[in-house]
Amino acid sequence: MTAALPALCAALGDPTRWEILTRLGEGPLSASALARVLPISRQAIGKHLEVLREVGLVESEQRGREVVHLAVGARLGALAGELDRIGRSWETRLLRVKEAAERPGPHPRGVTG
Amino acid sequence: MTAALPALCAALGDPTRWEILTRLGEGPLSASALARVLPISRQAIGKHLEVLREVGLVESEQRGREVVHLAVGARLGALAGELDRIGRSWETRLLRVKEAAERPGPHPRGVTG
DNA sequence: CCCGCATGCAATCGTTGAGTTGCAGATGGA
DNA sequence: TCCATCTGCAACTCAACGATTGCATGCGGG
Repeated sequence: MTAALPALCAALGDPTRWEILTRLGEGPLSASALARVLPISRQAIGKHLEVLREVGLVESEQRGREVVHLAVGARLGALAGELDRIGRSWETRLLRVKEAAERPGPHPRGVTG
Repeated sequence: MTAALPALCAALGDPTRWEILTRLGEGPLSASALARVLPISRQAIGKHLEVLREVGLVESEQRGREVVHLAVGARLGALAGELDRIGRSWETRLLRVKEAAERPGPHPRGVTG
């Protein structure tokens, strides 16, 4: 789950997929229905949906003849939690650095050499 | 800021950039220092750093002869907040759908046709 | 002063990814 | 039954991206 961070972000890195996700966040839609609204072909949308489904951001359900797709908020929430945790750890490290910089003491000049 | 969501996620969508960010989260490093640790060339790292700097995930500082880079946790935290908000909105919509599905009433059969 | 190291820019290469078209199968409704 | 529509798979094009090499520059230290 944690290891899938780059894949999850990559899936969210495409503007068209955000467009799709936004529509699927308002309500369940089929690939054909999305193709009627978006300026790209149904096949292209199908590929995007496959990417989104593989990372768990979209779930699909057979509904009669057609397949409707749905945006999954839980996965996005989990991602948000991970990113927040990581961001906080970076900030903590920043605090340590600032603290060391402002504390009087020997200059770290040439430490790496 | 909100409009830069796909760009921000795209920057986080590459495993190598996560590798770089992880190192820069532990402490400030120069491009050459990163190149000594990572299995790719300094130039490749430079390009990644440029991408990360453009979306605000990394800040750079001239330190004598070299330029050290630093991971910025605040930007990641802001992104996390956005994603969490969006995810929650999707879940809310889901609740509405379930509610409607479990409430007795006229079948929505053929509504879209 | 001169050497070494760190940086920046440019050209190139292979791969991945987004998007398209075409076609065949399956299914629901008139 | 017949038709319209929705789906899935395959092949193809084109641009973007990750990564490389090569070269020129600039600054610090011995």
